Amino acid sequence: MRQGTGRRRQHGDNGHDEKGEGRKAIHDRTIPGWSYICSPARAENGRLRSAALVFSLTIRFHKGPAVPDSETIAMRLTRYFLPILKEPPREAEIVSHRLMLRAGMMRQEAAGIYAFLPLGFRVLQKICQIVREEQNRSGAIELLMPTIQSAELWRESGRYEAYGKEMLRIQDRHEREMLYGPTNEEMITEIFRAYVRSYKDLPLNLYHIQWKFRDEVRPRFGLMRGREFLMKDAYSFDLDQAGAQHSYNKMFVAYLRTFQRLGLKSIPMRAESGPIGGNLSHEFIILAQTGESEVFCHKDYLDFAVPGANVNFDDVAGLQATVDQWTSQYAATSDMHDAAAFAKVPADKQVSARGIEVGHIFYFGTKYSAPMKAVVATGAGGEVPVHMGSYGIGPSRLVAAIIEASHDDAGIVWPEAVAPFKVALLNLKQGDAGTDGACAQLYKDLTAKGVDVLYDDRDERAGGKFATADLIGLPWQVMIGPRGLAEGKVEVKKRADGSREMMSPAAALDLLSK
RNA sequence: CGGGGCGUAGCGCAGCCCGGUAGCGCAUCUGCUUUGGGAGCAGAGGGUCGCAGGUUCGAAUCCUGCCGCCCCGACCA
Repeated sequence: MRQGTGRRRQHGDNGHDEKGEGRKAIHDRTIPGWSYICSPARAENGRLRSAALVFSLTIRFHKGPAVPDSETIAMRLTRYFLPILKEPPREAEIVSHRLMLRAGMMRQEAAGIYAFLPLGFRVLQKICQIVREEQNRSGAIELLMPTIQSAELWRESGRYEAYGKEMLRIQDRHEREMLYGPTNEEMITEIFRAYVRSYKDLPLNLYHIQWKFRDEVRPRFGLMRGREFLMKDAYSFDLDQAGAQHSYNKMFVAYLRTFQRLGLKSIPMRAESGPIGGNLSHEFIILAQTGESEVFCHKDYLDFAVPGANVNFDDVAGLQATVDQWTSQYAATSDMHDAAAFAKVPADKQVSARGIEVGHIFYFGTKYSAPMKAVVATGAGGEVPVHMGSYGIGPSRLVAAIIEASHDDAGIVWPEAVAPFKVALLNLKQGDAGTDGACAQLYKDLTAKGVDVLYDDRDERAGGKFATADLIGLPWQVMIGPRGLAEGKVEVKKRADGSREMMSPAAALDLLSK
């Protein structure tokens, strides 16, 4: 995994070798949360006995700001690990759960606990990367906190007793009370107070992408409502409420951008206000026919503009204007629904649909900073507890949510931004010199252009390859068979609308490498 | 946590009521024929029937206990 050039040569076909400079990218490759890779250094000193490291994990940090996803992955299906199922296991009820199992994306290991198989993992990585880029763009700073926390920390905020059975409580060998973190407000507050003393260090927004555990009474719907789930949680620190409002607005805008980039239409909906009151709490809902809850909103939300990549996050008035627009009309989930208020929306503007919560942001003032004494010196002398907010996005849930929002009878229809591969290359007559040669050439050419391509080189009939390609939902399918090749053409199909076109391999290469 | 249901081959299921040492489809392996929307024929491998007790000459089947999983509800990212 490190520098073994000999080893890399063996894997010559996965495309890493095609590009010399790809090596560094792989090395620094961001892996959401962490990677289970035991580094030589770790193995040698071997004395790390921290309870959090019982699995000999090495945590590799991702360096610096957004890493463009430039790593090209090409793969031959015969060498990949893609356990497709014709029939989904009986327990899978909702469409995303069924499709994820059928497409070999994940496997259930216990109730509400899943392993991500390679295809699913790639989607999760892509989602995390987009989330990360937009967090960074807004000025938030990534760190990584542990999954295991001490009960002591939670006693300070009073939540150890208050949290209830959803919190997984565990004991280490010294019978110290620990817990598997369901969230990290206490820990981030502890980190903040340890180092930050002055208003001059504010504002500050720290986030991480880490696994959480909530011992739901009844986990269900596959990844949508698992017990273990990956979460991006950001925490903002400001001197006062006005500052906190701006921090909130930054995240609000970052969320609009994040979900748009993921290929989703998201609508911020008023959520239950925090202990401070006001209206600084929103759930971000994406619309999906099979969504978990009923939502009601004004039709204009579907056409509001999402700020571009050049949005100025330091423009206080500008961000406020954006947030004002995006909160100007009626939008509520069923539990916050006010039928009378909704009735005032013009009939032709009323949208009632189903949705899935994929993000939640809120301001909670000094709820943790006051009891935990996270205070800073003000410019006027004296100290005040900082005003905080927290902002969550569930990348693992998003994998399922995107499928709920984007699928058809044949399978998944991935938005291009999160697709595990961009192109499925189907050799319709494996073993035929003509198709084999044409496929090999296009495979090589696409890889050289940096296009993620999954080459179905199995000795399967064409029908089986079509079905598999539709199921796993890659945005583009290139079908190469003797029929088209007789005229020097290949067929390119767009998964999203099923449209297909015969074209020369050169034209296909051009189209797909744009 | 209340209510319901299910654990038999990798997946989907039958067999259980009425006890006699396990079967079907798909998948997998071999061979031949096929080859543009999940092919056909022939053959093969694979299961301590969730676990533990009990009843019986004999238990997948009957009884008891436990474990796991799913669905509805309450709850939540």
